[in-house]
Amino acid sequence: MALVVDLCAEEEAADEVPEEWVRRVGEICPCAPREAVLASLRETRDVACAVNQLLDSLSPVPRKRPRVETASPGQRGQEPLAETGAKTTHDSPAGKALPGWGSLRAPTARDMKIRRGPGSPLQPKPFEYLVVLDFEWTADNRRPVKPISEITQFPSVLVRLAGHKSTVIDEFNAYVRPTLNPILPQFSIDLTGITQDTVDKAAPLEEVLPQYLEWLRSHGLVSEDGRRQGHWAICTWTDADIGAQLVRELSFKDQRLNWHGIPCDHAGFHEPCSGSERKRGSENRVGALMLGQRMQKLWINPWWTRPTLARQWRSALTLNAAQFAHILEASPTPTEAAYMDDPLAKMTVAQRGRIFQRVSLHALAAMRPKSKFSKAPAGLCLNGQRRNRHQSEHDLKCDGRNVECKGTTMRWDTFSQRWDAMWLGIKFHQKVGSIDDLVLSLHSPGRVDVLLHDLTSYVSHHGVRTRSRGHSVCVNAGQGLVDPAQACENIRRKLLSAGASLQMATWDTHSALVAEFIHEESKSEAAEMFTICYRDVPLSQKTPTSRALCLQRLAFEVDHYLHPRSSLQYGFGKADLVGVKVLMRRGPARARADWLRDNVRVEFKSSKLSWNRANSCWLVCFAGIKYAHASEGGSAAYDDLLLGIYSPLGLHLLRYAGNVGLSTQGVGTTIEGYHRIVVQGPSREEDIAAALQVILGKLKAGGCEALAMIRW
DNA sequence: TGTTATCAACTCTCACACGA
DNA sequence: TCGTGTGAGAGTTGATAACA
Repeated sequence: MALVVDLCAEEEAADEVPEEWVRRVGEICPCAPREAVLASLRETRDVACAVNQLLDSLSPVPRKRPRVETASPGQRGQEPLAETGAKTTHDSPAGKALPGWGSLRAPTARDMKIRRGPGSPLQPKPFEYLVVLDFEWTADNRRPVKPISEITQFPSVLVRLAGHKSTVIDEFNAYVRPTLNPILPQFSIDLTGITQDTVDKAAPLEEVLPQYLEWLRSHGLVSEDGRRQGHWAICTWTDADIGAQLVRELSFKDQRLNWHGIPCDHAGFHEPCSGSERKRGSENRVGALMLGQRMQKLWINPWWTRPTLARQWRSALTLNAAQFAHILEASPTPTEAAYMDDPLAKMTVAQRGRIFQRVSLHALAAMRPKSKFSKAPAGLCLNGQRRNRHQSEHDLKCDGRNVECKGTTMRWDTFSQRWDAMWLGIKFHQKVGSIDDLVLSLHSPGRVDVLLHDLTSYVSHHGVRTRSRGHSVCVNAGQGLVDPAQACENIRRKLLSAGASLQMATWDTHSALVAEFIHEESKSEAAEMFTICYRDVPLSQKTPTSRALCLQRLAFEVDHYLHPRSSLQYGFGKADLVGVKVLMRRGPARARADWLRDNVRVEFKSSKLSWNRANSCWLVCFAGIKYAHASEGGSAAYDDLLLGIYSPLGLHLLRYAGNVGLSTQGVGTTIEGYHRIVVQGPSREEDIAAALQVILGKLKAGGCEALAMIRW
C-alpha cells in the first residue's frame, strides 16, 4: 500500500523529517519501531524530491526549489505520476518495498486533513493579491501565423483579494509592436480591436517586459533582486497566455524573463468563461474582480494547478473540498440520525441483506426445528449461462417449499413525514417456482423483527420494474408518529393484523447472534478494504443512494463553475407523466436528465472505487445508464454524460465519450434499457492511487475528458 | 493468465396519485 | 387529511463466461 507524498518546497528543504509525519505514521502503524519509521520517511521524502525534480523538468515554467536530491536514472523516463504525486512502495527506485511499511494502507481522510485540512499549516493560504493577466496576440483565420504569433497587448489588473470586497488596485497596459510580422492581419484587428497604428507606435516586447517588472516592483510585489514578495500569483484565463504564447515567443526570440520567485506558479484557469466573457474581462475591471473572487472562493492552489503535476489532469480544475462544505457537511437526515448507534446500519446494503437472510433462516429453523433446509438451485441466466449462487430465484428450500427472504430498514419519509418500510423486488408470480413462504426482516433502530408474510397483505406494484424485478410490500407507520420504536410497532401490528402473517422472532441489533453475523461480514476482503481505505473520508458514512445524491450536487456545482455563462436547470423533464396503472409527474428526483445546461441534457453517474475480490482489483461501475435504448427512440436519454469517481483521494469528474467499458446489464437492459460502464484497475494492484491512475488512463484513452477533481 | 463483458441479486431514496 | 399504493430514480456486490 502507499502513503501519499506531496511535499511543499519548505518540506523538501528541511533536513529532518517533520515530527508530524512520524506521529501520523505511528498512529497508522503503531507496531513499527520509531527508527524504522524515520528511515522509511527519509527514503520516501527523497523519492518524492526526485519526483518533484522530474516534474520540474517537464514544466515549461521553472519552479524554485530549495533542495532537490538526485533522481535515479530510471525515473527520468517514467510516465507522470498520479495527480496526487502518490508513490507506492514498490515504485521505489530500488524496486523493493520500503522497510517498516508492510501494514500501511492508502491515506485516510485524517492523513489528508493533516496535509490539507482547514487550519493546517500545509493548507494553502488564500492569496492576498492576484495579478490578472490577459495577452492579446496576432492571429489569422486564413492561415497559421508563421513563424509564431506575437503578443500585441500586455495588460494586467492588480486585485486585492477580500472576498466580495475585493478591489482593483491598479492596472498596467502596454501595447507591443510585433517584429516578426509587423503588419497585423485584418482578422487580428477585428478580433482584438488593436489597430496597426497602435502597434506601430508601441515598443517591442523586450522593452515592455522590464516596464512590466517595474510595475510589479512599484507595488511591492517583487523585490529589487527580482524575487516575489508577499503571497500573490499571476492569474490567467487559460494556460495559453503564459504556458503557450509567452513561453513560445520568448523561446523563439531567445529572450529571458526571470520568472523565478515571481509569478512562476501562475494559476491557469481552465475554460472558466466564454470567449466573449474573457474579452470583456480583459477590457474592464469587473472581469478581473470576478475571476479574482472566484479563485479565492475556490482556494485555487498554484501547486495543485501546476501543469506538470499530472499530465492527465493538467487542464482540469482542482478544487478543495472545503469549498463544498455546505454539501459535504450537511446535517444527517432523520433516518441517519435515528440509526447513528445501530451497528447494522453501518454495514453496506449487500452485507445487510445477507445478514437479513441469515437472521431469517435462524428464525425459520427455530420455528420449524424438524424441517430440512437446503440452498435453492441457482438456475440459468437469460443468456443461458449458470447463475451465481446469490442469483438463485429463491433463497432457501424448506421441505421442498420455496422460501424467499427479504429485508428492509425502516426509514423516515420526509415528503410524507412518517416512517415506513418497503420490501422490494419480490417475484410472487413466476411461471416456475413461485414463492411459497416469504420471510420479511424489519430493521428498526436497535432491533430486527422477522415475520412470515401471508403473500397478500400490502402487496403493490413496483412500476416498470415489476416485470423484471417483481412486486413490493409497502407499509407505513402513520403520519405524525415520530418515535421510531412506536413506528416499528405500528408497522408490525399492521402486518400481523392482516391475519395470516406471523411474528417469528425479534433480536436486538447488539445481541450476540446479530453481532456474530456482523463480525463475519466485516471479515470479507472488500469490507476490510472499505473500512481501512474509506475511514473518515467525506460521505463514506452515507448510504449509497444519499451519497450519490450528494455527489450529484457536487457535480452540478462544478459544472456551473465550468460553464458560468450557461443556464443550468436542475431536473430536466420533471413535469413529464409516467406510469401505467397511475399517471404521475416524474418530479425532480427522477427527471429524465439530471440537469439541463442551456439546451444540453446532462446526466451524471457516480461510482465508488471498490475492491473486487473476484478479480482482485479496484474497479468503478456506473450503473443504470440509459444508453440509446429503443424505448428512448434509439437515442441516449442525455447529450452529455458526466462520470464521477468517488475514492479516498477525492472526486474525479470526467465527461464520458466513446464506449470504453460500456456493457449491458442483463434483464435491466432487455426490459428497462439500462447499460453500465465498468472499468477495472490492474489485477492485484492494491494501491489506490496506482489503480486509480490506470482507471483514469483507460477512460482518457477511450476518449473521456478530465474536467475537475475535488480533493478531500 | 489477465482482462473484459455480462448477469442478477441486494437495498435505499424521493415523489406523487388517488380514494375514503 | 390521511392511508395506501405506485413509480422510478439510485449505487453495491459477487460471480461466471468469453476473450486476448
